[in-house]
Amino acid sequence: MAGINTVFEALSHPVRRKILALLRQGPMSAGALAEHFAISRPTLSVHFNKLKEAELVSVERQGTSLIYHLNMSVLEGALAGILDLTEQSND
Amino acid sequence: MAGINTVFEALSHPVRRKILALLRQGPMSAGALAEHFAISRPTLSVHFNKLKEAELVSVERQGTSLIYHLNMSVLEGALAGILDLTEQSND
DNA sequence: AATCTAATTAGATGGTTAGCTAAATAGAAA
DNA sequence: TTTCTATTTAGCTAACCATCTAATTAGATT
Repeated sequence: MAGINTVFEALSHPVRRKILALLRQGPMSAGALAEHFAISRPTLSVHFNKLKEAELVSVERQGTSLIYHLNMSVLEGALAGILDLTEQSND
Repeated sequence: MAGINTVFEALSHPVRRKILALLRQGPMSAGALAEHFAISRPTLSVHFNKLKEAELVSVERQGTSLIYHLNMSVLEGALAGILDLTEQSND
């Protein structure tokens, strides 16, 4: 399991948050995602990797394409992490 | 206003998230906060600064002490930012 | 005004990140 | 099996981040 640190670290870059926002509407290939960015594919690929390490996305091969999927449950974990900071607790 | 990038960047470091968690229970001086960490005060001070830049905290002087306050509304903004990534939208 | 306390800013260093181009891999198609 | 397409990995560089110690600032106390 990936650890909250890795997840927040992954969320800290705007390109990576945009990738997640795009994947929210459904799985997409690396190439299809790349069309939404002005940066090189290798650079984007490194961002994919950080999202994978954080388990915010998963990958599935389809022929020559790699299809990325959003992993909602880990994103919800991050949500809970912030929620923890806003809620008063008694311990 | 601080921008969502600055906020997520500020949230990406575990020390800074712990600072916020401590402030959740009420305002605290820099020194009181420092007792909860094993890192040097100057380093901690840099972390305070990033939280201030993100407007996640505000500061008020009380004699020689600087008292840090959690700014809940900005934290809620971050919450909304992640929520945006989880919710299906039609636009 | 000299000194003490609380905290910051300055300056230096080691490690990490984001970006690039070029090279390599994996699968599909000719 | 050669070639094409999609994507990644490798290798590099410039910029940035976290940390430290030393010096400075701000206010309180004597």
